[in-house]
Amino acid sequence: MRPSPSLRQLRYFVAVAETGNFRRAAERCGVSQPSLSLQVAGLEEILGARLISRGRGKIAPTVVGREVLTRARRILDETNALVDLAADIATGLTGMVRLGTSPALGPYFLPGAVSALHRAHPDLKLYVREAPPRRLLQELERGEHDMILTQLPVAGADLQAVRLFREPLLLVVPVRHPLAKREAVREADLAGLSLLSMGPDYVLHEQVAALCANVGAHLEQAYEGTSLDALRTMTAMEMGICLLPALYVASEVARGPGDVRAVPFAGGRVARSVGLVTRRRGGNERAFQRLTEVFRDVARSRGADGLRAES
Amino acid sequence: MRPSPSLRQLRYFVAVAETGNFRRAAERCGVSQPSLSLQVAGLEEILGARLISRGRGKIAPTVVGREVLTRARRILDETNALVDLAADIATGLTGMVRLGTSPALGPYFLPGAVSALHRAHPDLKLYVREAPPRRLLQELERGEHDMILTQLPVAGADLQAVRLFREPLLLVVPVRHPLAKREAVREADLAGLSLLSMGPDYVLHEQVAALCANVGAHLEQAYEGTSLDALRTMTAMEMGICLLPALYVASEVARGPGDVRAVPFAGGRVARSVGLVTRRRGGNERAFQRLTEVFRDVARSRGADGLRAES
DNA sequence: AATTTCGATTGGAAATTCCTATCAAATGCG
DNA sequence: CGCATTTGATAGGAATTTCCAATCGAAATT
Repeated sequence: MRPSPSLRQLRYFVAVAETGNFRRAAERCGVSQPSLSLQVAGLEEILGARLISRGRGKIAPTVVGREVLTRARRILDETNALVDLAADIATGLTGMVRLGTSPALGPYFLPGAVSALHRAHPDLKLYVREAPPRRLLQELERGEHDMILTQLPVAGADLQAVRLFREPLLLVVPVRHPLAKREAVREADLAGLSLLSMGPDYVLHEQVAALCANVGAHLEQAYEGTSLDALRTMTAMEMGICLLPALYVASEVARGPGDVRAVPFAGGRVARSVGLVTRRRGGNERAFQRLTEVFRDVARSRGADGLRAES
Repeated sequence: MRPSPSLRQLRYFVAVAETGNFRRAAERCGVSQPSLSLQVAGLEEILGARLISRGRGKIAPTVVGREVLTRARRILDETNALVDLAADIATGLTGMVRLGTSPALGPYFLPGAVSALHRAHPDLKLYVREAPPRRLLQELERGEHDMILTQLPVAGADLQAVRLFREPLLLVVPVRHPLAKREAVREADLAGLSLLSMGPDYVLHEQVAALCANVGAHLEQAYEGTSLDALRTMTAMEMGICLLPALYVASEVARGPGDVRAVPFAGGRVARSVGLVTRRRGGNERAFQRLTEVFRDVARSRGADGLRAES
């Protein structure tokens, strides 16, 4: 099994082939001529072929040498490009980021966010994958995502989270429901009512459960939504009422069949926090910063939907 | 100015990224885990970016790491291919050979020879350039050709020559010349006649000059041919008679306008030697051997033209 | 003939890469 | 829960690689 050539050997050989002179090649490479001579000889030994035809005043690459020269140049160029590329990616301006996101969030926020990101950093690519938030966290910890967009809070000592924005939750009731006529509701108005919720894999579930316990509403356990659309449909069928995020309401209820009504809470105090999460020491800090900045900008531009961006 | 990564570092990094475990990567590379760990850390230092996100049971490439991984693999593959390629070329089975040839020889021998060479070694490419034999030799010594096809003998301590074949020279006279009716001539028949020759850049010139001196013929100095065609034309115009090589005669006289006749010498003792020449220690020995073998085979197949191949 | 230039060789120094041993932290198992 | 195992990093010393200056022999130049 032959040893592999080193980049150093390739560099020295290319310099000899290009200058046609060992002494000048050595100067160019910043080493002494004997060192360079020995490295080129070592390369010839490894490859089992004479690469340079030597004679006084008659230095030239051989047949083998010329082919090796072409390839060596390519390898060296690619290595230089690798160094340049790493520097670019490390600034967070290029590369591919694997973003995990919750289906209760991603589809309603990311379309605008992705195009804004592309405008700001055209060489930064996003690979987006959805999973319920509990699974998202596990996958992040396992290295399957570089970062995730999800509702806060998240638990994990090894995780780093930043808040992007607060998003109001709206009460969604059937159109014939008594609360449908209200311009706004208060938490206390939920007392004694039956609330539908997402499954326990969602932070939203916990938030709704806590609210029910707090105001004396009933959290419906027999039926759980597997998506926000499912919740909306069950509400329209008068199986209960539910809380839906503002972005979803703006996207799917405002333009829906009109069988439900979304009523905001007075003061907008019922809201969820949405953030970006990554692993500490995950090596993606720059990209994380870039996404944070862009996503906060996007949230800022969605003030009309009730989003309150973190500054 | 940053140092350049080494292939060793790239290899170790790829092994970590592929195995997802430093210990197993080290085993794969045949070094101890701390050595491997330090090299990967060194690579991260050089590139200025974290390539591997480390956590217990949570090893994964970062955004940067994934791009670097793709490129590192390519660089390593190309380096392996370089080693394989050098081995192939060194066997003389592939690569490009720069062949210099005399215009008084190449056009009449090489068409058949090149196709035979291509059949025997499809990956071996020939780059053919013509120059008068004196210039050919200088260019060979200067490394502008890898080898040359030319008439022997050649002088040069740094050169290595093999004879491919002996090629008879035929007397070419105008059709109305007294010797035109002969089936064969002897050297002594040239006594007192005026012979045309190529210029002094050609070995053929020296051979004809020596023959004239030997048999008492007159070497015409006022006119010299710049090509074999020019010699034939001057002979047709009765400016003298000349000696032309058998391959040329077979190619251009037998099928020409019939204004000259080619008469062989009895016993075929007037002949030129044709050989292949390269620089000693030029590094092209294998390719040189390959061409020698193939060209001798081709010469063997041209026995009807009077060629006597070297065995 | 004397001097300069070139690539190779030699001996020793410096730098790089390696090893073993060990540590600290996390995980797995009984 | 306590102990054993596993993992990647750290430290000290050894081995290997790469370097340097000096020198050599041969060729080219003056």
